[in-house]
Amino acid sequence: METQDAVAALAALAQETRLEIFRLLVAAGATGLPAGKIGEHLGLPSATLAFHLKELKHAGLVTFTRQGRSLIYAAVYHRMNALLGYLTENCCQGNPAACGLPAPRKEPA
Amino acid sequence: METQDAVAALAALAQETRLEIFRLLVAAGATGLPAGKIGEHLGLPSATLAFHLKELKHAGLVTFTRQGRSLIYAAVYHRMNALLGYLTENCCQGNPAACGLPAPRKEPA
DNA sequence: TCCATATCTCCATTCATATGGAAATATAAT
DNA sequence: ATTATATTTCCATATGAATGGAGATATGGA
Repeated sequence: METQDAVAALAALAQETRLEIFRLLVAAGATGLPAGKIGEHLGLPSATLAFHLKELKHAGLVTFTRQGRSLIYAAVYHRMNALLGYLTENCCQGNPAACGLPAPRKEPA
Repeated sequence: METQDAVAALAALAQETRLEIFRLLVAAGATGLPAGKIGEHLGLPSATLAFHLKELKHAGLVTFTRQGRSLIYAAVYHRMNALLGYLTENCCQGNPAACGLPAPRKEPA
C-alpha cells in the first residue's frame, strides 16, 4: 500500500461515525448489512449516512451490492489488512516489535 | 484504547505531512529529532511545522524534551502500538486472521 | 401504470483544518 | 545588555468536511 492510500484509509476511519459504521460492518461479517439497517443501528439521517458510506467506499474500505431495492454494504478486509501492514512497516521502525507486535505476514493485498 | 483516542490518533496520522513527520521520527528512533531538522527534511515553514507537531502531540503520538534551545521530538511507540491493537481488535472481527494478521499480543499501553 | 420502499444526489449551512507571514518567547553566546 | 538562534503563538485566509432537509432515482409489488 502506498502512502497516499494509507492517508485516504486513515482519513476515512478518523471520524467517529464512520469508524462506527466500519466496526458494525466488520461485526456483520461477509454477508454485510443493508444501508437502512446501518442507519437504524446508529440513528443517522439518510443523507448523512450516504455521505459517510461514500467516503468509506472511496477509501476502498467498503463495497456494496444491490439486492432488490436494498444496497448491501460490506467491509473490505484486505484493505484493512493492507493499512495495518503499511502502519507496521512504516511506523514501527520496520520492526514491529518496537510497537509490541509479532512479525506481520507480508501484506498480500 | 478507547474509540475516542483511536479517532484522535487516526486523525493525527490521516494527513500526509503529519504522517511523514511521524515516519521520520520513527526512523529517527529513541533519540528523536529537533524540530528544526524535521522542517529541514520536509521543507516546511516553521509555523506549519509547529501546527502539525502540536496535532501529533495532542494525539499522544509524539513527545518532546528541551535540549538547549532545541526541542527534541520523538515518536511514542506505545501509542502506535495501542492504535494497532485497537484496530486489530475492533476492525478485524476480533479475529486478526480475518485481516491476514497473526494473533496480536494483548495491548499493553 | 401507480404507489410504496430504499437509497442517493443536490444544496445550503456550519464548523474544522491547513497554510504561512509576522511578531512573541525562550535559551545561549559574546 | 545585546544579539543570534530555535521554536512557538497569533492572526488572516483559503480550503475542505459534516450535517440534514428536500427532491430525484431505482426497484418491486398491486
